[in-house]
Amino acid sequence: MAQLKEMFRERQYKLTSQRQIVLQAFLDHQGEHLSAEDVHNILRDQSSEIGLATVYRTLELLSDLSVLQKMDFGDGRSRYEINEDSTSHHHHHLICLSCGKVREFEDDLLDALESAVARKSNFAVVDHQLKFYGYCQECQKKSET
Amino acid sequence: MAQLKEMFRERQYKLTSQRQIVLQAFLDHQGEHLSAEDVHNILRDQSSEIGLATVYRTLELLSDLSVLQKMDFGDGRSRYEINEDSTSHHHHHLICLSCGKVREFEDDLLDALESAVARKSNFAVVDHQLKFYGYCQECQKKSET
DNA sequence: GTCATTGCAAAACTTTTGCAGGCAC
DNA sequence: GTGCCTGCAAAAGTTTTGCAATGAC
Repeated sequence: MAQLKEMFRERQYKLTSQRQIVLQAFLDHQGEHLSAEDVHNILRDQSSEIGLATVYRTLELLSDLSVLQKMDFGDGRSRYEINEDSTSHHHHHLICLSCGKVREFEDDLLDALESAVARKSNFAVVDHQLKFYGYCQECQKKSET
Repeated sequence: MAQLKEMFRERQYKLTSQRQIVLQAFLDHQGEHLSAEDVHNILRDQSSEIGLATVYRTLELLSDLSVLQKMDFGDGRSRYEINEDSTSHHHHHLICLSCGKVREFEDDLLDALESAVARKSNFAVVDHQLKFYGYCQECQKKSET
């Protein structure tokens, strides 16, 4: 959060209370993948409601600053999570095709692949996103009946 | 296309002309990532316009049958491509953060990782999707100025 | 002939935008 | 005090849905 203040000062963005509480919502919900509406609801529940449009604008701003990462799990809305100070601390997502739950999977094995892409394609890789689709343990059990 | 007829007969879906020409549009545009509206436009341009709602319904059906794969490149609409008879013939996507163009990258190296995920997480992996974000060669040149 | 499927229009959602008022700096 | 930000409401865009008519089997 201190980093954020620094970052905002440098770029001359204003550090409004709305921007702070949006980020705080993500700090309070690590490991989740919040949509704009999720954030809006969280803030309302803690009596610090702000305009939904402001939530959207803040999410976009924080994504541009790489504080958040925008992602899509195919449920018709964008979701965001804190960008874990990127370099190499990467995790991937396991999306259950049956119940839709999203789990995380820690792994760093993709760095080699990133280099290969850069070399073979002349494409300057900045980041990647990897999703696995399948069936979680619970849903596997259920379908064994 | 013959496979499709077979598949439809088995599951007692009706093989309407609309469903055929939607699939044909994908066969005619391999390597592209068509949105519902793209398909609708393509069909209109060849004077075989069908209802947009039908396009959506057909895309969903073909995705459920794993004939198409639904994907998201962050431009606010879903895109689809033919599912290259999955097993191991996988390609990934290189998305340029500057111009938004999407290129493909051929690679099979993820099978090992899929197994690792399955083993470590008790998650039955069916498919995966990998996106690389970065800058394409053209945009790299442009920014060197 | 039956019943899934289509087309159209309306509805439902998510996200964006215009603008007057407010607040961080 | 200035100029960026917010909130509200309206607009824009994509996707879904209800229903009567149509067409595949």
